[in-house]
Amino acid sequence: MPARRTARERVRAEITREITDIARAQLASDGAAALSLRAVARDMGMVSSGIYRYFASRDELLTALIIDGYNAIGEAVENADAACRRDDYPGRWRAACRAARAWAVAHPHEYALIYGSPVPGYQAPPDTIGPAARSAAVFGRLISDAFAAGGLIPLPGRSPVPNGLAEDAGRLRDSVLPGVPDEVAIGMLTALSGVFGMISFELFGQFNNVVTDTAAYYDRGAADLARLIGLTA
Amino acid sequence: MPARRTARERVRAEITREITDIARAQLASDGAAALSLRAVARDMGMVSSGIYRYFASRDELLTALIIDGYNAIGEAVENADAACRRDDYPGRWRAACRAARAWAVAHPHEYALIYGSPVPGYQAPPDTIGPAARSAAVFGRLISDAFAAGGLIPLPGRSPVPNGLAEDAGRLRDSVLPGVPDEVAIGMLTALSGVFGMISFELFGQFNNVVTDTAAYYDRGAADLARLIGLTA
DNA sequence: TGTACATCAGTGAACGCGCGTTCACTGATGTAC
DNA sequence: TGTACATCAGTGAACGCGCGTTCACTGATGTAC
Repeated sequence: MPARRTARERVRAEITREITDIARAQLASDGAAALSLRAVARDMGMVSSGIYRYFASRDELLTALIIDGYNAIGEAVENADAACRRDDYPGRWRAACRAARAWAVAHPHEYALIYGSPVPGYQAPPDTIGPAARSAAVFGRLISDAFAAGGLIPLPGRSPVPNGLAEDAGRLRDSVLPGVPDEVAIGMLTALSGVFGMISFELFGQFNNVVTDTAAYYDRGAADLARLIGLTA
Repeated sequence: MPARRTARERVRAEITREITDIARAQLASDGAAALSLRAVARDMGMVSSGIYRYFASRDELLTALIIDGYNAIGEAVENADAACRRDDYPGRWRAACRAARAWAVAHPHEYALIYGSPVPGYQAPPDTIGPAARSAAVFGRLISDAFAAGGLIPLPGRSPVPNGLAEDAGRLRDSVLPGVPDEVAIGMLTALSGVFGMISFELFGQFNNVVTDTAAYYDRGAADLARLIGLTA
């Protein structure tokens, strides 16, 4: 039982990565539905059954890609946020939103895989839950920071959050939005739905013939959505 | 050249409808990617090549389903709006939003077909543009009505819409939002992105383990989004 | 350090499947005179 | 009203394709003594 990784283990890790890289490239060019183990094997210069030494099934490979996708967009959003002055909350919001869109535009099929319609017949395993929350966590942290610093101005005349949602708000507070009141927690869900809704509308063609300068529109929309939770540029 | 439809024509229309019905049922149970002409033919009790008397290709059948889907959700939203008092703008907004979600929840795969990731290899023909705008037109009309009646209270302190978006706002005014100012037109895009973003998040699993009472949350989110365009319940 | 055995990666053939689409055909329905 | 011809719906066989997965195998790499 060697503490040091054997040569075999290193090679194995490398080939596993090569398989996911090739799979990601195929995903990028043809979409998730067209992703096939045989095609990946072909590109690897390997016989199709060989892939089964590394992934037990097509679904397992798909899961790896989904996790990678969540991590990639999560990391992009984290980096964008980290590059801002800590107390520039509107700036952090804008940067995080832009990073999410930029990643999605650069990787449309990966975005579709994680935020689009579920792949038919595929059931996401629990391993995907953690990475899935990664980008949301960044938005949550910056809003919590803003709230703690008094940087959120509540919209006037809003009714209190209905009882049925208080529990959900509490869970959000415990996970990604420490310290914020219910209406901020629930408003955050809507703001994020809006952000990803705009990205999906752009990528999935709903804005065709409607919005020309999508980047400019997106900035505007992201700023408007931030107002829902009291964050004003 | 008979003005009256011949028996053949009537039968043809009926069988065409039967084909799309069966296709829609398969779509509902397995998703768009799994939709196959052969399976449809099997369910029709027809040999697979027979379908080609009615649809020139799988894509053409898919197009028919897409158009039907847009029309179905559009009609649902129209009916919901029509059932409200004309001057109850927040009520019309709420009803339209609820109708959109209700339809989506009842027809998740059809919703995914039209608002989810595009089907790989499928290029939507121009015939889908009209029906695609149908539900948006309802939202647009009610917001225009509200504006005309002075029912929209602009959010305070919002910067003017940037120049690059004025043209898009103008096109929106000409098509579905007669008479409203730029920021209402652009805000409408964001509100709608948010509405469909919430629906997509719910249906595509992003709210799993996050929101429990999704109907209650959706109402709240829809109301919050309405504020973006100055519509307050 | 050297040998015997166990582990593991990759091969090649095969199974069984379903798909979209084409094509020549037959029989029934419609049209023109 | 009746006949000759044209149109059309549905058949059945076939083409060519790619897929996921299994299995017995070989040779190379690692492990234990």
